[in-house]
Amino acid sequence: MDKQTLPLYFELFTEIGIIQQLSRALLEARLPQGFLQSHFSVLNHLIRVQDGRTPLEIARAFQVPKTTMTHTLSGLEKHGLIEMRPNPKDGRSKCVWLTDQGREFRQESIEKLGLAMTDLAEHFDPDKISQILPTLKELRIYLDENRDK
Amino acid sequence: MDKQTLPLYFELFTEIGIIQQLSRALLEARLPQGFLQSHFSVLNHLIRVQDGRTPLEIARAFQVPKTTMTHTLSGLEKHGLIEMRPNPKDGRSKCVWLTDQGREFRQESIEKLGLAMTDLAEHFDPDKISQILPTLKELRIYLDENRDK
DNA sequence: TGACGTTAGTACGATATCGAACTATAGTAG
DNA sequence: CTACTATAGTTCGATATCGTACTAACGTCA
Repeated sequence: MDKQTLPLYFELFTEIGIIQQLSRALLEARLPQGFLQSHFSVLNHLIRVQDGRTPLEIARAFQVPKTTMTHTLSGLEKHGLIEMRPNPKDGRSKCVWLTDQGREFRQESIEKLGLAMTDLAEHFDPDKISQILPTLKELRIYLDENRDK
Repeated sequence: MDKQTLPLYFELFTEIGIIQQLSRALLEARLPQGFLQSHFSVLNHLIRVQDGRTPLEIARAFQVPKTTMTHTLSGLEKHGLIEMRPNPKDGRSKCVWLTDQGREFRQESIEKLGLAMTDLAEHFDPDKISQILPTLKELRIYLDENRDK
């Protein structure tokens, strides 16, 4: 393997870490006090993939420990943005449903973010994003599948 | 703006968040007990850009709040991996220097990571990484420069 | 159907993260 | 030199994150 290869991956993960920080800050500055990226992300995820998912499914989708997801979901539930109901197919499990309030909250958040995102889209060519997304997805899938090696 | 554009950015940030989680877990599973990605990243950064940096410079490099960096650095100092000395050019400030132990720790960490990274490099084409890195850097720079808008 | 390993979710404790407020030093304008 | 403002770093409190250990339900195999 080329000597330049290893630093390449370190550099990649460094850049990704920084972008994560920046996008998190960008998002949270536009959410109401007390709401975090994790809350928004979960709501958004439930819209995209349909609600009724189990906490574990959601935790896996974001690759966070299930205890972290328990905490995030309890915050959303406390604010009335989701409802947890028993899973009819599995007595150990629950299903997470969006409330109307949750849908509204997500919609409003998106609109607030829209301003920032539109600005981003105007100054940073969306085609470039389209070009890198497949590789990022592929990488995410590879890392996920080989997590325990 | 095309209706597909906004979701594109959300998707990007979602993927980046997941990859961040996965790479963090990958790294921390290979560090000694009690050491985190943040510790390794700072050591690695000081090697790359030369040590003697101020805490604030380091915080900016990773885009984390300075209070977070204070905490991370105090952990590294407690373990004898860095030394904080007064900044001769500014009485308010300090400079962060790697100790021999810190350099060793970083070297050993890299070697332990080498196995996992080599595996990654063999199964995930480094050329693809090279292709997306410039865009990621550009995005990072844009987000950084427009942070407060 | 009962024993056993597995899985979903939670409780708990440790600690990482971060915003707000504070201290000390710099820089600057008069 | 004397305000005044800005900046570097820390302290402190709130809370997010996560690993460990636990409970309850599941699935399977005999």
